Amino acid sequence: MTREELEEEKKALVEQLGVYIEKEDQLAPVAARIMATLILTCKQGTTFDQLVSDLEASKSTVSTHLNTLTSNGSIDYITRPGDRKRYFILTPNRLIQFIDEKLTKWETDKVIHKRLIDYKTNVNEVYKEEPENQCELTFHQNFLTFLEEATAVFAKLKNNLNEKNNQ
Amino acid sequence: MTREELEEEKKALVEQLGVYIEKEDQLAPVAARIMATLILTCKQGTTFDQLVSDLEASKSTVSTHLNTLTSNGSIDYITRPGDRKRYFILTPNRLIQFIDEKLTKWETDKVIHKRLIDYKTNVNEVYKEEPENQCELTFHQNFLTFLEEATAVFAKLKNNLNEKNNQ
DNA sequence: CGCTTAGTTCGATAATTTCCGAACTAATCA
DNA sequence: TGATTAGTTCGGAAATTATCGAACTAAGCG
Repeated sequence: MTREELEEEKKALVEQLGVYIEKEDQLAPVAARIMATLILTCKQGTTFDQLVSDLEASKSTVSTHLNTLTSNGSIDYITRPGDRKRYFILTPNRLIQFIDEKLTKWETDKVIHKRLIDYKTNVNEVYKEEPENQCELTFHQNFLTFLEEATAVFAKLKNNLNEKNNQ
Repeated sequence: MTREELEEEKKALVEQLGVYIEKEDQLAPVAARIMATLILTCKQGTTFDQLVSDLEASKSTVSTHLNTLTSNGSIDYITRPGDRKRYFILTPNRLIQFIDEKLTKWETDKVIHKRLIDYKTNVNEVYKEEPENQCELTFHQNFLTFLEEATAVFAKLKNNLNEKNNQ
């Protein structure tokens, strides 16, 4: 496989990955392609100009997306002495980050289901003489126990990873 | 707690839940509020007109959203003899559905990471004389094993649920 | 000091999504 | 048979989002 073929494949992968990330992380097309590019660029980071020319986007677009991606913790940059450029990279520990996102998401899910259970319990109380207006609670209760279990498992997987990293 | 207070609380909850569902499931505002309404309506389903008046949306908007939500399997409807109206409800087994979505999502994640490993292995082969261009593979490998484990656990949780349901 | 590099900021435009209204259909009722 | 109910369809308006270009800043070079 030649270097040109690799370049071709990289371009194709940036497109495919870009589409996926766009949907998955709800990012603007260019923002998603920046992420895809950083995932596929192994070396010491990608510069602003590199992104502008690779993605054929304007400087302003790349600038704003780089800033929002940086401030939400998705990417980071390194600098080199005697070099004014920034070299953008993905934030390290993306796997841990992924797990953490799931964990916090599930925490808010728990809060929501609890609130729904409260509401429906009130409904059942107020309408207790009208069987046709009674609410089912088991779905939310099952979801809650499911979330508890899923959370526990993911927390454990995260711990395993942390131990592996600290060795 | 009076019935009016419950109605007030329901409206507030539809709004809150609606915002959450809108972001989470990438739905249009009215589509998300339809879902929220169906989640909060315990009785025998909600009619088209009920949704039009509750959500203060046009018939056409409600109609198109109901159709897309039905065809993607999020909602369903029941009918009653001698009653031309449709009574919309959430599809049963939403928890199983939730798990299934995670499982298929993780399957495509696996495919993607494998493809990235292939690409980066090729890079390392072609650039093997240039250490500064070597790609890291451990991140993708860790992610893959993580996905395997997560998939296994969720499959098991799903089985438990199915057994409980079939009892 | 003037020029280049490495960006940032902001108002305008382009693209996309969401929603609406008007006109329509198909079934039921009186 | 004409009116009412229960929606559907489609063209376009309104709102939102994404991108762009032009003008700007701030640091470093010669």
